[in-house]
Amino acid sequence: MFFKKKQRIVDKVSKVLKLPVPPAPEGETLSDHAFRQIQSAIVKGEIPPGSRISEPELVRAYGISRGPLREALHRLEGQRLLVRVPHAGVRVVALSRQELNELYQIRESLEGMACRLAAQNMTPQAIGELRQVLQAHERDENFQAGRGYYQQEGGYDFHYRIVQGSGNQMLFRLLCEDLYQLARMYRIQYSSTPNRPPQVYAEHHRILDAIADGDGELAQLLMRRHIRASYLNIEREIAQADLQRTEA
Amino acid sequence: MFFKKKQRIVDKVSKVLKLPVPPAPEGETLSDHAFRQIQSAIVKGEIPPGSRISEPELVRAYGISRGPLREALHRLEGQRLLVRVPHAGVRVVALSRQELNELYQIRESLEGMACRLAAQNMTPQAIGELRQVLQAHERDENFQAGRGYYQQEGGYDFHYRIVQGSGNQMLFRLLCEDLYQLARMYRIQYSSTPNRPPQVYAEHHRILDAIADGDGELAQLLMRRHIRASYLNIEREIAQADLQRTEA
DNA sequence: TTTCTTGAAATTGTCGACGATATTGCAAAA
DNA sequence: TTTTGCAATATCGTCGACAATTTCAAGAAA
Repeated sequence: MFFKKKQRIVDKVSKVLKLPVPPAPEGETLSDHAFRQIQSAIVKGEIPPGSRISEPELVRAYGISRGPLREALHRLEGQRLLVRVPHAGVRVVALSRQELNELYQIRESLEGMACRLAAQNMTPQAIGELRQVLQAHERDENFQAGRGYYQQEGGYDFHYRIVQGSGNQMLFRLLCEDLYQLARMYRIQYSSTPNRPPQVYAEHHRILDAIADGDGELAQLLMRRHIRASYLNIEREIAQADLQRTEA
Repeated sequence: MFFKKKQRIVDKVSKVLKLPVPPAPEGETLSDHAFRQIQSAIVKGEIPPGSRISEPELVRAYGISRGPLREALHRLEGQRLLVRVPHAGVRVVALSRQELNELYQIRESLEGMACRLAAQNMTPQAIGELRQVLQAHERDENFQAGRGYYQQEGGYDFHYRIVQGSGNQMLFRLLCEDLYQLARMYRIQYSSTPNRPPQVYAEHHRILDAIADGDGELAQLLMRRHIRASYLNIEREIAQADLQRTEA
């Protein structure tokens, strides 16, 4: 409502960045808006990992000035989604296979703990709701086809719910707001058919059973195996993709 | 070297913030410099938790303009050391006792894993060096007196070394560059005599023994107990301080 | 042809100024 | 005396311009 907004060349850049139209913020700071938009674009792979971020280009894309944009960029840098080289620009983090492994090791440990805590902290009602979420997933053809799994923001995600049920707020922020984004980046970057639909449902149900029984130790063990299996699945796909790439 | 630096009222504010003299950056971005300075000030408790950060004041204190300062502030916000309310300013995170508990739960899990990994990844040489670090600590009168424990930046810290020895780079960044800072904030905020010197040395040595033996499971167990004991110690001190405060 | 030098263009870092919002202090009414 | 309304002030969000550095390409030298 203030400051003449110049959306002059937006169409041109939306072609470059495939950002259909950055919707207008409302009551939100321009810096905050840019932060969320760019974060989303990075996580979804619209801005490829390792690529250089051009300030002028984003300025044109979002129709804001460099001030708020740079603030958003610095915030992303603090979240380790961007890496900055002084006087040389910022790049999207490039994730190596080694780091993917490290990330899943961390998830294994942390989500295992989350499960153990959830088993002693989740209310019967929360458990019931989560079971319904699982069943809804199984009926959803998007999930059956494997697509649309990552698009969903947390809340309808099994892992989100578990971590939330642990009652550890700091753990929730750490996992769901920081680490998951990296994991999603990876999955979207590497695997087209994310994760073996049929099997995961069974694993999810077994984990939830253990939680419902109040058996924290078992829930923790099952979750760790579940994440490990998920990692092996992705690792296998990556290896396969690498192989095809070197053949060609 | 460029831009007329105005250190006009620095003395006045250095009295306010107890920042003796922010040393001059060299080859470093003003934004980066401010970022590190403020981060350090927050972690060391020079800027009290929960307190409001005044942009104009910091501008005067560091003699820079609001541009780079705000960038630094946003970066800190990305690291969750600051919380921003739009149009109302930023505040230093206020840490509740509940969050302290949560933080130590996370450390227990993560550092336990670090120990397990360190037991299978640390070289005999690295183990030898760490043992020497421990012995140096025991001879240092600063450590004996309990003071100076947090002042040290990583590298001479037992936990740092262990995490480093785990070989998991992402875990290192997560623990040593993010979570430890929160923990340090707490310790400095609450406890004057940090942690029970005599006992910790014994615990550290036992953990290192287990690592040297390649017994990852034992190392993990001992580390978890060690961190738990550390938490209980701090929690006890806080409760005591709270009691005295309510009495007065 | 290849490599080194150099200078121009593009990009990043920094600043001061202005409009918008929140906070504070003061006066008036209950 | 306490509370409510309003104006003045301090502070935040945003922008455009300038300085400094890096990058890239063209030309000269080997």
